[in-house]
Amino acid sequence: MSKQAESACCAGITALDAARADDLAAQFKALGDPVRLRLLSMIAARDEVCVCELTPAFDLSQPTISHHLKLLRQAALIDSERRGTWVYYRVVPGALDRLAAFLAT
Amino acid sequence: MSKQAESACCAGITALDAARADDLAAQFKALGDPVRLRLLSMIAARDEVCVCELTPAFDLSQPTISHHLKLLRQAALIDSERRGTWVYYRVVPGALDRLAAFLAT
DNA sequence: GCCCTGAATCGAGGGGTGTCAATATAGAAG
DNA sequence: CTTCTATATTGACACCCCTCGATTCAGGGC
Repeated sequence: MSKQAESACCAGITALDAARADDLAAQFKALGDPVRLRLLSMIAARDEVCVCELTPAFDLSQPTISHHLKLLRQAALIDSERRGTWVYYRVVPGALDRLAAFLAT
Repeated sequence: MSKQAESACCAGITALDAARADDLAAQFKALGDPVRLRLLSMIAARDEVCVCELTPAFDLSQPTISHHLKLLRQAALIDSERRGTWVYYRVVPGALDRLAAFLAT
């Protein structure tokens, strides 16, 4: 949607509009780190996981884990809930399936 | 697999080993950019796409598009073949399905 | 109230990333 | 061989990201 380019030859190729690409890319970007992938995997393995179980599973500082969880949360991949002293994380329902559906196209 | 952490409570949570996480994260990282996502989408929409069709579809310089294609290639998501003056790109068979399968777990 | 623990935020440092203009390379055509 | 076109590479710049130590915030228990 920019230049003189879409001259018949590639009119139909633009399968993904820029807005949706921004949206999806932001979520894939959140998955683009080994630590976050493992965190997500650990959370997805259960209904709910306490941060106190996630943090000691890595050789990283507590603030670093908290930072990665924040990025996953901002990407709308996980959600958190505080209960007393502890905070529990869970996967946002359907979030991963939406990405999987895009890749399977 | 690091600390004193896996004390019964979270022994089974480590669903993803570090090596495989590195592998998958590298591919998701390549998807974590709107331009690359659109490039991949355009390539996946056909069996084969010439660079000369991809470059003019963006408001970006030719070297920038070439750079993004290189990153997608290094992530083993796409493959290229030169035929005469032109270079054609195609999606590596099964690459996207592998990622989709992980997300659908 | 005070302290203790779990988790988030702040600020800084080192490395990585997206973009460009300029240049180099590959192949075809004259 | 020379020239032209299509891609790739290089070098530079601004910006972003991962990590840490230090600090702050939230709740529970004394």
